Formats: sequence, structure tokens, C-alpha cells
Amino acid sequence: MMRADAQRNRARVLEAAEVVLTRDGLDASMREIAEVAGVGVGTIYRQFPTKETLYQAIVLDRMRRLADRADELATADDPGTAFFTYFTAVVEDSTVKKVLVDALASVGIDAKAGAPDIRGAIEVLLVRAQATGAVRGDVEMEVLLALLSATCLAAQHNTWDEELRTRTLAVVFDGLRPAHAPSE
Amino acid sequence: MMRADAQRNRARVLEAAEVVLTRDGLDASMREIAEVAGVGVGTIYRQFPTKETLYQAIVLDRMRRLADRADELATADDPGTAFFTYFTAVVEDSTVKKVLVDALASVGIDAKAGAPDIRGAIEVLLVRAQATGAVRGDVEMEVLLALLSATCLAAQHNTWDEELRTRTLAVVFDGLRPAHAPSE
DNA sequence: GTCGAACCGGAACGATCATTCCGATTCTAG
DNA sequence: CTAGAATCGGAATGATCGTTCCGGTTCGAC
Repeated sequence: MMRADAQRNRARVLEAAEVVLTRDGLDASMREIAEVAGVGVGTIYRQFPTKETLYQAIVLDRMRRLADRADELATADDPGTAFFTYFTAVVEDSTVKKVLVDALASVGIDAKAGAPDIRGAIEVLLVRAQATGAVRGDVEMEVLLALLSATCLAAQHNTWDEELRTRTLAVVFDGLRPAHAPSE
Repeated sequence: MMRADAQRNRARVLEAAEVVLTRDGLDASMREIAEVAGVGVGTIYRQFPTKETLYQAIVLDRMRRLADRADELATADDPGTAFFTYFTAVVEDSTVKKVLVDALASVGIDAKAGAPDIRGAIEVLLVRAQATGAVRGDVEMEVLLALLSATCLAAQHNTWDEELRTRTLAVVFDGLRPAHAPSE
């Protein structure tokens, strides 16, 4: 059983790490995280043996939320809308969250053990949207992830404003739709 | 007039910097560049007062080539093909070249003084392609740059193979084409 | 060929970072 | 309440980085 103060500090560290890593990405220093959390650096290292461990804890948490969001939308009435809503939501998030982007970018390559199955969750959205003809049938998961990763990376790197995001995604979405069913 | 050995070393440094920065991005250390160039670090600093100066020299050179390439294609017989060829070529390059990506990503924001006018060069390709109906008329430069930057970033970050690149770009290109003119 | 100026290499400096370590403090079982 | 174990904070460590500095070397005008 963990001591009460240790447990409270662990929560503080996670909270601070989320804020700082989200703002500064992997460049954030442990000193700053410790400062924001109001603890010493040693305290962080007792819970997370290395910077990468802490980083992964945050990323895994975000991945979990991402997967949950996808699961929610998997049962929506209109799979087409659900699909595009999800895509938009993920990109919107990544405008602000640097860590999330790195998480997304790595999904395509290695789905680490223990990680929530975002890939699977997104695939459900894709297949359902394809079944109703909202998305072209020949779009593969690899391609979808590439597009999602691309838009997230750019949105975060260049901090797109809302209008640019909407317009840019409109083009991508048109590319994803069957040729005979343009945006409107 | 610069001494002969100084001039030769300057060339060596630029060559080495291109190789190393291209491979490792901004994280590359001056020590390594010096080592690859076969000179001491001091020699680099005599020509380029700061790391950023050296970095910018490389980036500007790349931007120049990018702009030149666009200018070349600006007089092509088929503007539509020229446009999509250029887009593909840029993304292809960025699979390997990290610096190029950062250059691209910053074009949208601040066109620094002295920088070649890539934006203008690309705009020519866009307008010409739109005039022949190969690209939708309502696609703005901002959106195009966002898409270009997005695909470059993702291609570099995840090292797309050729097939994934082709398939992904096919979707984006379909989104850029008028609704009544699907891929083929 | 000579000699001063320009240039060279790489050691040295100061800053920053991840990580370790330890004396002081705080928690909790009994 | 108390003892001792777990935890704490933050100074110390060692590595790496960008940048500066300087004794030695090389170039080239005369």
C-alpha cells in the first residue's frame, strides 16, 4: 500500500506533467515539471524511473481517451457523420496538445503492448462509414492513419486557426468521400 | 577577398551541414558537423556566427531549389499535371530531408526577408492548375500550404514508403480536384 | 624568401539536462 | 505516542551542447 502523501504527489506529478508536456512537448525539462507540481525532482523519479516512463504514462492516458471517444462514436446513428466528427475532433485537440500528436504519429508504426487499441477503434468508425457510402471503400487504415497523423502534425506545428482547419479538412474529407458524392 | 583555405573550408562546412542537418534535423550538434566536415568547430563559427545562421543558410538554399523547381514547372504544357507533380516531388523529398520540412512549415507563417518567394512560385502553379479546371477554384493558398506542410511533416515523421505515399496523396489530390472530375 | 595578418584546431567555459544520492522530514503500524 | 521505514526536497553528478578563446599554423602580398 502506498503512503498517502506519495499517492497525492503521484497525482500532482501526473497533472503537472500533462500540462507541461502538452505545452512544450518532449523538450520540457523534469525540473519544470517538478516545479509546476510543487515537488522535488527526486519525487518524480520515485514514481517514474525515467523521463520516458513519465512521458509514456501521459501518452497512454491520452490514447485511452482517444480510443474511448472512438468507441462512443462507433454506435452513432449516422456513421458518416461520426467518422468525420471524430477526425475533426482529433485534429482540433492536437492544435493544442503536442504529446497527443506524437502519440498519434506512432500508432501507425508500433502498437505497443498494453496500449489501448485506438487503431481498432478507429477502424470500426471507418468500416461503418464505408458501409453507408460516406467514405470510399478503397481507403485503407494505413492511409487514413497517415492522413490523420499528417493533419494533426501540421495543425500542431503551425497552430492552425479554426477557419484554416475547417477549410483544410474539407479538402481532405472530399478526398475521402466517393467521387459521386461531393461535399454539397 | 577570402583566403583560399577559408573558402574551401566554407564549402566543406556547408556540405557537411547539409548532410548532417538533413539527417538529424535541428538536434544535430555543431561538433558532429565539424567532424564530418573535417574541420574544428571554431572554423564553422568564423563563417557562421551562430548555429541558427548556419541552419538558415541551408534552409534558404533548399527553399531556393524548391522555388526553382516550381518556376520550372510553371511553364509546363499541362498545368494540372505540373501542379500534382510538384506536390508529389516536395513530399517525396521531405521523406528524407528533415530541414526541408521545417522550412516548409514556416513558409505559411513568416516569409522572412531575403528568402526566395516559394509562396509566389507555388501560387503560380496553383492558379494555372485552377485555370484549366484541374484543381478546384475555391482552394486558397493557405489551404494548399497547410496540406503540403501536413503531408511533408507526416511523411518525414513516419517515413512513409512509396506505396503509402502514393495512396495517401491520391486521397488529398482527389479532394483538390473538382467534384465532377474524380481521380480518373 | 619573408613576415604580418588571417585562419586553423580543439581545449575550455558556462549553461542545461536527465538522473542519482542523501540528510531531513513525514507518515503510519503498533 | 513512538519508532523506524518510506518518502521528501533539492544539491551534486556527469554528460552534452553552443559558443569563445588562444597558441600555433598557413597563406599570400611584397
